[in-house]
Amino acid sequence: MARPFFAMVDCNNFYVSCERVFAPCLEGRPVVVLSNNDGCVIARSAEAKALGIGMGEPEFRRRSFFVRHGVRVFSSNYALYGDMSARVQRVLSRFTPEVEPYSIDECFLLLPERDPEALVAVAREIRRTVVRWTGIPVCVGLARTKTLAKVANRLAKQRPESGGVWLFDGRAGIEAELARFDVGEVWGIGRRSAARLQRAGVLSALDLTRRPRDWVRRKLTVCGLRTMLELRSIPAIPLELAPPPARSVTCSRSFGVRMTALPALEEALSAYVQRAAEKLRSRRLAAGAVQVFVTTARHAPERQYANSGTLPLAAPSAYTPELTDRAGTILRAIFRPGYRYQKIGVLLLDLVPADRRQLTFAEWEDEEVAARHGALMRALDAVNGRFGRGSLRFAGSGTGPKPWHMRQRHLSPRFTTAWDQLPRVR
DNA sequence: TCTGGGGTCCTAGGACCC
DNA sequence: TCTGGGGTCCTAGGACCC
Repeated sequence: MARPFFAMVDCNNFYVSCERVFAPCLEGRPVVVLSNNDGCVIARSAEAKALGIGMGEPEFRRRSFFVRHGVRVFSSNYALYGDMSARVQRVLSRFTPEVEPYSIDECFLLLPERDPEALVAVAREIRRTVVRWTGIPVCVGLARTKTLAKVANRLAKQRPESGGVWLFDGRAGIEAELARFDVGEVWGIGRRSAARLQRAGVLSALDLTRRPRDWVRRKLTVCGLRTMLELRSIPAIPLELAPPPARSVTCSRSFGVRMTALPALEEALSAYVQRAAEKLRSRRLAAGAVQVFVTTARHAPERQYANSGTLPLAAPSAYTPELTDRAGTILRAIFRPGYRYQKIGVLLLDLVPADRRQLTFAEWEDEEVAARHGALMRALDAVNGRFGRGSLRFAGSGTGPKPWHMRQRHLSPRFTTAWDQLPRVR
């Protein structure tokens, strides 16, 4: 029986590559992209890695280093990265209908069985096409399982002689590589599990494949067992063509400055609930419960406080005023004066399809109310879709300056999606 | 002064029921 | 002295991913 191959296509230094597409002068220079709020480094060009800049390093500690070494610094620009990601996916879907977008910069593809030379040729064609049509360089790992394809992708990136493509086929070759592959680098083995495995004498990915199933199951639960089977070339994680429906929607941010007063927190919370509710409606979902959390600054040498609360709704809803009302109630219950808050967030939980949601008694009794709520939200989303996010918003999120807004000191333009900023021609 | 945000899944343990 | 056992549901916390 023919056994297909998984291809893991991963964009190289994705966020940096996106910035470079629109600023080719950055080619060959050290470039980093920062997390939201310009907090820490989340993407590095090869030149930046060579300078010793680590993943997750706080920006403030490296600021003078960046200046000294001419490192170009960017704030995260998710409007740009999301659009570039969609372009890459569209190119990949020309090679096979079986594409699973796994993250903003990675896709799994399923390729039918064929001889190794032909597979590698397809992978090289994928690389050539993606970079020519989108400007984004990618590497391809090929193997019988997703987990091995991830390992192969890593090798494709690390070994210049691979030409950006690595194929895992044949037991001896796979085992030789797994013997040199740190178990903590395997997809699905995080820091905690890696430490426990190392204490038990499991250092390489190959070591893990040599342990009995029961032992792995006990140490790492069923997820770890699947990982181990996949390293043995036994498929245990299938390709997911249709993404499962979302189970929750979150919106949270760190503040640009610490906040102490309840009204300011309420303002920020209102803004995040509006954003979360927008996401909810764009996916045609309604929420059955609302959760709010607050935290103080983790790393600061001051009194810490973190708390959260959850409230169910009378019936699933995607109506912003109702969600805001519930969220505000939770915030007032968990707020404690005297702390310098760093972050607030809202989670919408117990999601159900909006068209099949249970009506509240009031809505059921008065269809007009439900219709008015729905029409208002559609109008709101339509205006913001046309004129840009936040063009029309609730007064609860504040009408004055917003000191809590996150910092984005190094933001590039939304080159591909900023239609709302262009002059309109009628 | 300054350290991201958004997800998923699994498990243990408690509450509750019969 | 001695006080069942098993099922289900829910939740919090942990672990993982990018």
